[in-house]
Amino acid sequence: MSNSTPATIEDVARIANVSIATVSRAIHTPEKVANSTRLKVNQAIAVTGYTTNAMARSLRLGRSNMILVVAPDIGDPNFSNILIGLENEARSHGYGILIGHTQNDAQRGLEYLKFLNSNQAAGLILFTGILPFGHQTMTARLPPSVGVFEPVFNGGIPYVGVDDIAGARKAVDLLIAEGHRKIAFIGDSRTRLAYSRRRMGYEAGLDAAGIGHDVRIVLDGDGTIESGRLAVEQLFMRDTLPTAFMCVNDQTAIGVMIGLKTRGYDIPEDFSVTGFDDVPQAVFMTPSLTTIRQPRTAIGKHAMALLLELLSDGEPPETEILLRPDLVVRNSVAAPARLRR
Amino acid sequence: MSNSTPATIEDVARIANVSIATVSRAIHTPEKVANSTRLKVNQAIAVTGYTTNAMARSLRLGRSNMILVVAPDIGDPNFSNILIGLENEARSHGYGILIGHTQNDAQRGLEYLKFLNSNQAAGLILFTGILPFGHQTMTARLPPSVGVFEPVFNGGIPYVGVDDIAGARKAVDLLIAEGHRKIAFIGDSRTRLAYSRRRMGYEAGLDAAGIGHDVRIVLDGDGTIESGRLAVEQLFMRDTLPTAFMCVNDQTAIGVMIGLKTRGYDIPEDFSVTGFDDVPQAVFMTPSLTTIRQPRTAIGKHAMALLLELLSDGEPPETEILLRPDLVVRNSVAAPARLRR
DNA sequence: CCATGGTATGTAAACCTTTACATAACCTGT
DNA sequence: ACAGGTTATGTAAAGGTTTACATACCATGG
Repeated sequence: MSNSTPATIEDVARIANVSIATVSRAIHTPEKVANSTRLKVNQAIAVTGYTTNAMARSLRLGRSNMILVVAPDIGDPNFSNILIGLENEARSHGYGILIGHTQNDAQRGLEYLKFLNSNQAAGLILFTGILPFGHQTMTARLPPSVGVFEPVFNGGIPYVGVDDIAGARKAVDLLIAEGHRKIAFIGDSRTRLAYSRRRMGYEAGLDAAGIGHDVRIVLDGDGTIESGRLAVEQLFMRDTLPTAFMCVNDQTAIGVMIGLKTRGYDIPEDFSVTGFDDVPQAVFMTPSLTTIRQPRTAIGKHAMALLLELLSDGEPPETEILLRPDLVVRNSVAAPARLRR
Repeated sequence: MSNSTPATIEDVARIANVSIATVSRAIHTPEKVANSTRLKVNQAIAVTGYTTNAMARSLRLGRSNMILVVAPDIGDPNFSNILIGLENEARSHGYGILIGHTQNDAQRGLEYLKFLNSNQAAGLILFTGILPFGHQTMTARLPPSVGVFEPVFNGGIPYVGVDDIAGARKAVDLLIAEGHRKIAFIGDSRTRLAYSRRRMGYEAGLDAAGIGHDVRIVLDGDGTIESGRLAVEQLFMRDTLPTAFMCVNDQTAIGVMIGLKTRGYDIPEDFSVTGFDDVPQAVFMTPSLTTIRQPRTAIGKHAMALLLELLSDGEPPETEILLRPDLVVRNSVAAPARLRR
């Protein structure tokens, strides 16, 4: 039963009194084997506790049953739920997931490239907006890949994420409906596709309401708490204050709220703030943060499904899958002060 | 250069004009090969871009270079930072990490057991307090394993985590120093070793201060937000109110704070609250939560180092590594109301 | 100059699968 | 009764590596 070395296909074959080929077929293409034989084999498998050796199988097949997931930062609060979606979907198709994080270090990226080259992963899920393989990115021969959470810059890689434009539009529409006209956009970025799309949604909303764009209240940022805090400082120093802060993500919004509170202002009495992502702590902020929810588990699920499709078909059925973002109304938005008088 | 199929050891051997055995040796035991030869081989490797096929290597060696990390819930805010520590340490020793989550589903656990049996992982890191393999747990032949974050119940598995007793002691000592005498302990559990250890720290602190134990203010819980909220309700219904709530973890503390706020109380004016873990949102609560910090990255690093040691030596050098917990003082603790009058 | 031993390399088996090809048995229709 | 086809099974090669064992060479000491 529980021998020291695991049973091989040969053990099963001997007990079932068939050849190893038949055992292999009974497992992977059962319809090609007689009922009676299949029964014998199954019994032998039960007796021996046989599990096929994944190494040998992968070696023979020339591809592994692992998917590599590369993220710049595993600690990102958005990461874990997407990971759950990825994992569930992968597992139910017999794949396992392997995780790697780069910390935006090209050296680290190269290690993963080696990893891929040594056939250890059949596919790649990228959390990073750019390929993390440094200067070798261009020449790299990548396995089927899917970007997730953030579109991948250097083209060709299918992407599954939220509809950033539509999401941003919902946020800005809410602010406009509350009566805001001077709405700042915090966290613009030329290098992060998701962020520039959110800005597009912001501007579309402004346009639809006939509000002119004011570039003085569009501030750059990198999506960190610190960048949000900094933006507030800049706005106060330049004395170009909006009545509402629409932030490119929740982290930025948190930074903005901290900056505002530090200066003694009340949210949403004095200023309204919106985020994007709905990270776990959004609900615990004071006030709780009105934001756009990313359907994270669904994103993971769809991305993995798409990747697995690529692995079998070879042809990408669609290049972008955009999921519907939901507006989550909490307590960080109110009418601007002047309207409440 | 960038051919369609990856270079094999044979390609390298041909170009370097040596046998494949020599190539293998040049890579893994360079001291056994002449300088001149090693040079030739290295050049050939550079030319071909060869990477050793991990599948073939693992098959031959009979063990993989992957470590399986099993957690009940990847979404746990404690998870990601430990994961970072694990990943860094593993990577730097040529191992990759594979993640799996069980959602406390025995079926799922069994799949991972199969996984281990098929030789896909050389070692196991367990985030769960109990072996997640259902009734097969007893007979299961596990690879070298290390428990992390929470001691593993059914013995024999080394554990790396924070010193729960010492940590809890720091929290209770703080409360006592502030003048509290009626300190509730929320989240006691017979099935979670970490939690019962925290209770031991709590009681030790009480003892040291000469305060009697009052079991009416020790409440069970499972570490969820909901369990914290529920505990508050119970206490109010039974009318056995403490002046401070010492919670078994931050999630519970969050629940307690919600429960208290819902009833209109102010923290820390009316009641003090402490947590344990220092999850990311602890700092964003209102008031920010005084808690005990888990050195998460360090835990991950030590756990993986220990596991790798097991893999090479075979003998566990120590059965528990307890890291020093730090008290993080924020704003959820104050002197009890009666003292402030 | 030879025996001895050390060092560097090569040969070939083994790790466990999957699958193309070969074989054998059986059935069908004439 | 037999050609031809279908179905079930077996044989053996291949996938890329590591390593025990064999071999060849060279140096050393007598």
